[in-house]
Amino acid sequence: MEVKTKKKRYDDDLLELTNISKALSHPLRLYILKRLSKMNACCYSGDLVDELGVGRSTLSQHLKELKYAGLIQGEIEAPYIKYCINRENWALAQKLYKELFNL
Amino acid sequence: MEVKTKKKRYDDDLLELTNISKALSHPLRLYILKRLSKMNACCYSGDLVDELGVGRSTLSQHLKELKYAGLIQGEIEAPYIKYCINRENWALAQKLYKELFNL
DNA sequence: TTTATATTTCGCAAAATTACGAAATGTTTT
DNA sequence: AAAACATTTCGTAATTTTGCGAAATATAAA
Repeated sequence: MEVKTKKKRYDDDLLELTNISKALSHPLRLYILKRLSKMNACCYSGDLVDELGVGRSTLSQHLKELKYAGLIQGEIEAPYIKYCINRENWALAQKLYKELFNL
Repeated sequence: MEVKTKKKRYDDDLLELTNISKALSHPLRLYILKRLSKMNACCYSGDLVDELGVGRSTLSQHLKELKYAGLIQGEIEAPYIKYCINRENWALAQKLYKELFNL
């Protein structure tokens, strides 16, 4: 009798790296990360709207995804929200890519 | 009068890195890449079907995407096709992530 | 040359991603 | 308190991704 093979279970590091990669897989999000990852850089949502020429709600959605992936964090600086890299998780991402590429 | 701001044009390196990241953003594809990136490792489609418990056509689709992204290459070794890392483009990916993380 | 094997392509349906305007939320300024 | 400003949430439509069985392609073995 044919045995329907069971689906592979992936380990946590691999799943984490797929999530991070998904976060990096849109030009707008990657642009933001590159911009913020520079030494001590932060920015406001409004700045990026002008810089990128994208709808406010669209940008907000992408920022939310980056936040959800843990790569950035927002700090309220009323009436703005200041976004910066989440250094802890950025270092984790760095580690995972390093492992992938044997750096 | 309101000026509808122009959409940002992204540079080639950034777009290339988004494409590579997209290729890495699925557990099955990342698993394959991790497996193949080990020293001199190659594999056949059939091996992976058993190992991953996924439909043949599904796997084929993912291999196609990895090929399209330039990260792997297939060599005919009848009746099989032997898949390996495309070392040249793998090195490029490595370089781009290195730049992103200032490694 | 028929049969078996390895893989891909096709067609399709379900799910996820993307973009954006309108409306909502919350804060500051007047 | 009202008006102005920054940002997010909601609703929605278009597009892309994903998964898989059936059929097609191509080669090897009998």
